[in-house]
Amino acid sequence: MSENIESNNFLETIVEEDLAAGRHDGRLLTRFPPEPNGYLHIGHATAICLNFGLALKYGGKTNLRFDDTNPTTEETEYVESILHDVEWLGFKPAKVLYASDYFPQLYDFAVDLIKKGKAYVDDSTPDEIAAMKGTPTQAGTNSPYRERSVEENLTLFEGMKNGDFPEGSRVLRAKIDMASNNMIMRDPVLYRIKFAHHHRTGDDWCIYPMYDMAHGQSDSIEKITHSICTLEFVPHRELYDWLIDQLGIYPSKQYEFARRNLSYTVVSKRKLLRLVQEKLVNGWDDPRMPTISGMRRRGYTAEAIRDWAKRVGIAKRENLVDLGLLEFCVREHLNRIAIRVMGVLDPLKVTLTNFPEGKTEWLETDNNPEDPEAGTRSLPFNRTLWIEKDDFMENPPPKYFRLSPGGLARLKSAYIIQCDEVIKDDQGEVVELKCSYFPDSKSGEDTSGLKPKSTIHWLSAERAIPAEIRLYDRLFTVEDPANDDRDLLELINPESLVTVRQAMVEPALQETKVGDKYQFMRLGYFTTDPDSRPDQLVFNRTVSLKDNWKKVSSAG
RNA sequence: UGACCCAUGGUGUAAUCGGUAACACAGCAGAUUUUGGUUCUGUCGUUCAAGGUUCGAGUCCUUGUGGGUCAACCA
Repeated sequence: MSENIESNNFLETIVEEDLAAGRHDGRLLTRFPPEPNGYLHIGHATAICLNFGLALKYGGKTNLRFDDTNPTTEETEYVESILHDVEWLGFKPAKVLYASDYFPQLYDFAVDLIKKGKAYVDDSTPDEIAAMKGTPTQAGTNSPYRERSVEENLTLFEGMKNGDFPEGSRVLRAKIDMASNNMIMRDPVLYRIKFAHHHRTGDDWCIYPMYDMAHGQSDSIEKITHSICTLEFVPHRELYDWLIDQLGIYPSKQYEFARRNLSYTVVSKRKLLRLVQEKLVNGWDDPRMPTISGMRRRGYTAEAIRDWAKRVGIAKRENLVDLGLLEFCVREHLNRIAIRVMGVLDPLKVTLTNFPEGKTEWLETDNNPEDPEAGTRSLPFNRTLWIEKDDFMENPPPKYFRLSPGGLARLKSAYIIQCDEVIKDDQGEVVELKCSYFPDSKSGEDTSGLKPKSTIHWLSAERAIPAEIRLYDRLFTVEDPANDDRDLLELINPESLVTVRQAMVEPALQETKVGDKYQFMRLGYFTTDPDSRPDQLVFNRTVSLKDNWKKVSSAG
């Protein structure tokens, strides 16, 4: 056992107490209950990590249950993507279940409530029901249908099931208390009529249970011990417990946590949909999207996302987590696993005047200095090279370490060069550097005694291959776009995607596969995009490297 | 003019029975470095307010203040 004291979050404390007290027969069974009506996003990821993580920590299990009780919004396509995303995140559900499988049992539960005088069929219109609800500060009023007999309710409810009544004409409501301080308890609707095709049950049903009549009951049927949901369900807990109590079924318990908000992003389905529909991004898996598929395409790893969820922790207060922490987790993981390669975003030609024309020298370099197991590979070195335009300045400020006229720089894993001459075009743009290299300064066997202040990346101009590189940055310019009065459109970061079409990369990258992880040295972490083809490589910047120079130079 | 939930460094989260307020990220300073990356060292900075209980309060009590949630035949 390690001796670092891992502190518990409030849910872990509850679980430990329940386990110690022998509640639920010492079992722990959680569930992740997505509605299959959209793509999973970072918020779902935290809920997944929470539910599966809790079970993993205490020897319990987790069910994946699709909360598919609203046929008009749900589709099989979403089921598939959710299944894939959960698996990708690294979790295996004990069982994959569907609330719709419980429709017969849920119907029986409703009949039971009617028989107990705890539910009634209401013929009021939606508007009338809303009006009778009252307001948070004003009690509601009883429906004129509230005192129907059990027999009449039974007959009407069966008629609802049989399709005898038009959609929206009647609902089944719980008979609780129209004066309750908790609006949820003012005779909530339990069942509604919908002549809609369900993605799994087809046309078997024309009545569907509402969330409150389905969720807790599904938990109970599965004998879920800890049903964990977000804060907005706190007022529902009273109804959750009431229904389980009235029905006399397994006492699952609901606990609520504050969902984690990420700075510079939105997760509301409406806003995400708008980004896609108005083509502000290129689809649900655009690397700027906070969807799991987007983050995957961006190059974030499941391990980094899980690490992030763990570091952020869980509590019950409102929060806005700094995107920087997620980026830290991504960098930390990628630093361990990413192969170091060289790529040049903005090539500047360098000619080594004292290197033989037509000669290629092969130089060894580490694939990953953080991981000796990663091995080495060879880089071709020639008379003409590409370096990054940013790595040369004609009139450098004092703290600039890179190449300048007459100055030295080390080419990573190669030789030290000196800039002898600057060639410009008619506009005065620097287009080429004439340099000399020091043959006795080869990496690993340097006897030159020279001490250049910096090491820069480079490519053989003869062997480098072209590539498209997509530089991604945060999608929004403000920390909390969800709570900004301005239109979403005004908050979009115009530089959230900068496409570099004329980049060059080293020849080894010809063999790259979609999803491979790289560190382009001194530039950032990159991954191969699904759009990539052998004759047109495409790389996405996952996240840049920390950049101290940017700080120093902009500070002036 | 209701009920419920919440309040700890810049951010997020701990402090188990009431017993020295800490961890991570960010920031700052330095060391190392063939990536201005990584790594290492140091450092800055925290209990919403007022009362009360107590030898002792982030923790318990009271009253405020501030933020959030609730009036879908959505989940």
